[in-house]
Parts: sequence; C-alpha cells; structure tokens
Amino acid sequence: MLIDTGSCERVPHACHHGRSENGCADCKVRLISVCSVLALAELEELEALSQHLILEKGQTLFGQGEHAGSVFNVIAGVLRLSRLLPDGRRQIMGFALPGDFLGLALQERYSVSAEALGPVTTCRFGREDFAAVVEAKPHLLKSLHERAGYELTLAQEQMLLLGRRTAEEKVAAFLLSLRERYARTGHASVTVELPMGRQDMADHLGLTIETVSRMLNRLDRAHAILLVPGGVRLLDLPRLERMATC
Amino acid sequence: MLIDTGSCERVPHACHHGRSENGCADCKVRLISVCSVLALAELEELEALSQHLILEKGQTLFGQGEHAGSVFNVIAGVLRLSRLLPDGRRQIMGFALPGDFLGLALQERYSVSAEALGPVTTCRFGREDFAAVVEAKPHLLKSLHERAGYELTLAQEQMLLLGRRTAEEKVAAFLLSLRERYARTGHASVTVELPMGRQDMADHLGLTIETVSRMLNRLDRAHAILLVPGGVRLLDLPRLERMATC
DNA sequence: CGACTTGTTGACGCCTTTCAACGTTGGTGG
DNA sequence: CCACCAACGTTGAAAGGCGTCAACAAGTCG
Repeated sequence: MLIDTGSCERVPHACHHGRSENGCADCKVRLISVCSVLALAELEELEALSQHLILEKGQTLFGQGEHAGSVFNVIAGVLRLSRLLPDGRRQIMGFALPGDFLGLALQERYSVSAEALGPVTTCRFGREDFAAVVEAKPHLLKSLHERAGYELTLAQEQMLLLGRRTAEEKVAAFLLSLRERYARTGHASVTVELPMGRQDMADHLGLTIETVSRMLNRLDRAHAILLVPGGVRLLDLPRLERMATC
Repeated sequence: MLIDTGSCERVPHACHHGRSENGCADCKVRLISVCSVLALAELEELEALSQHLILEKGQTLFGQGEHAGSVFNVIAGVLRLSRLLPDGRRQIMGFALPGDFLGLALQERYSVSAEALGPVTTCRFGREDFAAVVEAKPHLLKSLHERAGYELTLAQEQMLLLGRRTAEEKVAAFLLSLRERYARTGHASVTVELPMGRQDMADHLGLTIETVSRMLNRLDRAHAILLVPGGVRLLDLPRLERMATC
C-alpha cells in the first residue's frame, strides 16, 4: 500500500512543443472536448494561447497542492489523478482520458496530482489566459460547468462504490464504467483496455493489489470476463451489470 | 444496513409559502449563498421567481433520478444527500447546510435524494426559470461554477476518506470537517452540533452504526472528544487532526 | 406506564488485508 | 543466445478490523 513517489520524474518544462501542424481545426479530440462549443474564429483565438505538451510514461503533469499555472486538454493517452496521505496511502480519484479537461474548476491550486500512465499528449493553456477567455465567452463557461456537473456525478458514483460495495462489486463496476467511458470517445467494445496496473486499480477502488488480482481471476474463472494481456474481455455483461447494479 | 425508505414522507407541494416578509435583501444566508454575487436589482428579479418551501424532519425535498423541476437555496436546517442501492445499502454523499445550493449542475435529473434532518427552510426556483437567469448573468454562472469546484474538492476528500482511512480516522475526520463547515457560516466552536443520527454518519463514512458508536465512545474515553447530547465537544484538536491528517 | 426509536456494548465470524513465496514478462549486457 | 534482474502479477496461509447478531440502556411520545 505504500507508494514510492520518488520514481515519478517531473516533466521538464522545456519539453513542450509548438502547436500542432494543422491547428485546432483538425484536433482529434475537438468534438469531444470543451472546445466543441467554440466557433472557428474562437478556436483560432484559443489556439494562439495553446501549446502541445508531451509526457512519457510515469511523468508527472502536475502535483497536488502546486500553484495551478496551467490547465490542460488531454489529446491522447491516459493519466491518473491521485491524492496521497503523508504515510503513503494513496487514493486515485479517477483516470483522465482523451477529451478530458484538467483544471476544470480554474482554482488557484491543483487538488490532485496527475501522472501519465503511458505516452500522453496534452494541449496546455496558461490558467490566467484561459480564465480571461472564459470570462469573455459565457458559452465556454457553461460547457466547463456542464463537465463539472458530470465529474460530480462520477464522484458520487465512486463514493457509493467505495463506501458500500464489496470487492467483487467494485471490480465489476470499475470494468463497466471504464467500458462506458471508452464508448463515449472511442468505440464501444466488449474488450476493454486496461492502461493502468493492478496497484492503480487497487488505489482507485480502495482495495489492495492482491484483492484486485483475486477478484479479476475469480471473475475470469467464473467466465464473466476473460483476462487478456493489457486488458479484459467482458464475456457476461448481464452478470457484471447485476453485480455493479446501481 | 438496510434502510427503510418508506418512512420518508414526500413533501406535499401545497406546503410552499409565499416569499419571505422582507424579501431577499434581508435573507439570512444571502451573503454566504450564490446570491452574494448579485446586485440589488438582480436580487429583485430573482426574488420574483422564488418561493419559500418549508420541510419537517424526515420529509423528502427530492428523490434521486426524479425530473429536476426545481433548484434550491438552503436557508435554514440541514439535509442529507444520499444514494440508494436496490438492496437497501445507502451512501450519504454529504449534508447540505444553510447557504448551500441544491441543483448546482442544473442537470435534467437529480443525482441524489435530499431529505430533511430536522426543520428546513429552502428558497425554491423553477429550474428553467433559474437557468434562464443564469444564461443572462455570466457572473452568477461563474459563482455556481466556483461552488461546483468546491463540491468537487469535498467529494475528492470524501473519496480519500472512504477508500483509504480506518474507522477511527473516518470519524475524526468527519467531526473536523463538520466543524470547519460550520465555521464557514455560523461561528467557529469546539462544540460541534450533530444534527444527524448514528446511522446517517455510518452511511456517510462507509461504516456500520455500531462501528460509529464504538469509535465515538473510544475517542470519548481517550479524552479526544466529549460526547454531549446532540453533539460533541472537540477536546484534543491536535490529536484529532493528526488522525485526520491531509 | 408501555411501546417505540435511538444508541451502546459484547461475542463471534467473515471478508479483506497482511505477509510471503513464486511465476511471468521485458529489458540489459555478457 | 541466454543469464540476470527488476517490475508486475498471482497464489496461499494466517491475522485482524470491521460487520453481524443479539441484548440491553436511555430517551420520547402516546
């Protein structure tokens, strides 16, 4: 349960690149990000303030409690959003997928740490710059607020899971929720990629790594799922849904 | 753990009263509610759309999944915000105090149920009406968004608590967080009122009623707190804070 | 006063954690 | 090519924290 945070290198700020080749207009996540509410002229305005920032596996985008100098759109890859207790216990609040926005609340300080689970590409804005654009564009603020409402709903579901579900139910619910989030962006599939390790799942579900492993293998032996390298195939959706029923 | 929901009477919709005697200008929670960002002229505009709605102990203001026809400012009293699993397991996501806004996200449906823990007074707005006002007043939207950010931070702290804290730490952290929330509105005090019962605390902390009772009495015997009728006195704040650290 | 609700306390049991060993995979260098 | 090593995942056995069950106390209301 004790996490070694020393292994997470900070992202060198020299690592950011210029904006993408063809600009926001071709951005792969534009239609699923907050930018989807912007007109082309507005996109160009925002583009002038943006930089691409690329992370490698294990790098930290920002740390809990740090001054929030930037906000980010995730373009590719997955990050974990976590909080640490002084004694090393960790809780992962969620995973950020392409199209997600980091820094929704536009608060002074980051309330969580964000670490790349693999190669990650983000679109970075200075927080002050971005806040100024938001100030001038109420429909962008409205879009951020809608996302915040969605995040709040997810957080509530996670609280119910953490407080009132058994280990098996937690794992089943996690797999289904991940599938649903992929469906919102990529395409629906019964094969769910698991970019995070067992320890990350455990810290997300309030379990230990051993219990996660046991439950996954129990579900596998019961033919509810099939463990495959790097992911799982969901074989018996009705059964999983019964376990995860809300 | 099984909750009897049948005992919660629905609030009769005939029960709402006209607006308050002296209007929003004297509202006791104006300065701590979302209304604090409104000018007097705007207040009057909002006042025309508002009604007071009074609940008694145990009455339901709205239920999870219902069409969100109204949004509310809590003027007096405390409500619990909960979600129910089909088999009766319950998770209380939080408690709404005076000054809190219910329906922050302005979503189609309520994501939780809200029940009065005692006599409650609310200021009710039709959701569509309120959304129209918000549409016209970006600074009100901004205020809502800031509150949503605060709620998100609270939710994250609760996730850490539910996932990674022991029973004793949960209870200590709960008492301190309640004290801090009272301090934001009422006045700071080492005596913390507990308007909710043991079952409510248990369902908020992911414990059973017996464990909550045991931990409270253990803290009492250790002279960290003093149990008094209807509340607790926090005797050893440093020790409690050490338990609840971070 | 008796019925009811709410809170406390004890004994016991189980689910999850803890501790430990082992297997697997992938990268590195001889 | 293969030994070596570290990181990750799996599995078993034992321990413990919290839940379950049950009885009892205290306060409330008719």
